[in-house]
Amino acid sequence: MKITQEGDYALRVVLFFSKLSPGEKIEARVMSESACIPLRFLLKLLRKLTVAGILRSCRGVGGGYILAKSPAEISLFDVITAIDGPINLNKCLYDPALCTAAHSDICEVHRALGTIQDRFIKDLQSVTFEKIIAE
Amino acid sequence: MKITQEGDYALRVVLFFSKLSPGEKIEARVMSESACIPLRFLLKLLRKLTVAGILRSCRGVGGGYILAKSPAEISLFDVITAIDGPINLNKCLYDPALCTAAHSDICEVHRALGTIQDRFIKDLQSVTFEKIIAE
DNA sequence: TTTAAAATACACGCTTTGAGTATACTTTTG
DNA sequence: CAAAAGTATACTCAAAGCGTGTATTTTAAA
Repeated sequence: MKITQEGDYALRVVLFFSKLSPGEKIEARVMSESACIPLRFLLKLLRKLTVAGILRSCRGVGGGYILAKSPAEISLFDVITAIDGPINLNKCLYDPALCTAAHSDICEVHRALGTIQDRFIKDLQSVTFEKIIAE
Repeated sequence: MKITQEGDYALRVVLFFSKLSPGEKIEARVMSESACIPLRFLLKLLRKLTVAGILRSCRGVGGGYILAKSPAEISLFDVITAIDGPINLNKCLYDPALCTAAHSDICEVHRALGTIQDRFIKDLQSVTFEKIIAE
């Protein structure tokens, strides 16, 4: 029940970008050194953030990454799911068939978990990087 | 970011006990068959619930397990942490030294996560098995 | 007092996931 | 064209998740 190391790195990365002047471009190498994240590992992570539409990448000489949105439009939820995939407290919540197909009426518990999960997700969505850097 | 299979089994187990008449005793073998949980695995899991004070075990012939508390006193939180250990969205939240010792001011993010985690835990604590079986 | 049914302890094996590394390739500016 | 960036793919290593096996201890009942 925790965020992965990669997810934690990603939060650090997006926080870093959020503090730059809007539109400022940074190369992975620089990011790697200033945030203490292994370069190779960072590159894969940046790719995920790019695919998720959080960053934009520029290839070639003088390339790098810039924020694709304003910090106000990026939430903790966006970053975490971009890296670690969708949040599902248990399998049943992501595919109810797994539960009903299975012998038991455990779904009473899963329903309760679902409610809690919904609130958890909303909480993560409510915290944007704009709010975080404003504190 | 999910509950383990073992944790899910445990929820099923406690739900099962909660539906019995108070003080009713069940052997692991019976539990294993009716809930479709591998016996060997179940035994370890039951041990954890016993150590956590959720179940009481009786050894020897005619032994088995009974609830150590009423369903009203057992929450989703109790069961999940008994099996999967404490909930910590990231390492920093369980040992702040890990974060401050580390080069970055990422803790702004971690503070936000901490708030969300607190609410998440409260939510899990608020759902007792009495409530679940009442629905 | 022996026997059998239960829980307990400990240790092993397999598979998946997390974390990070290596190599080769493509794009783009100068 | 050369060099500096990002991209793609595949690999290694360690830890965790999930489950199994064997031997031991406790205890009710015959």
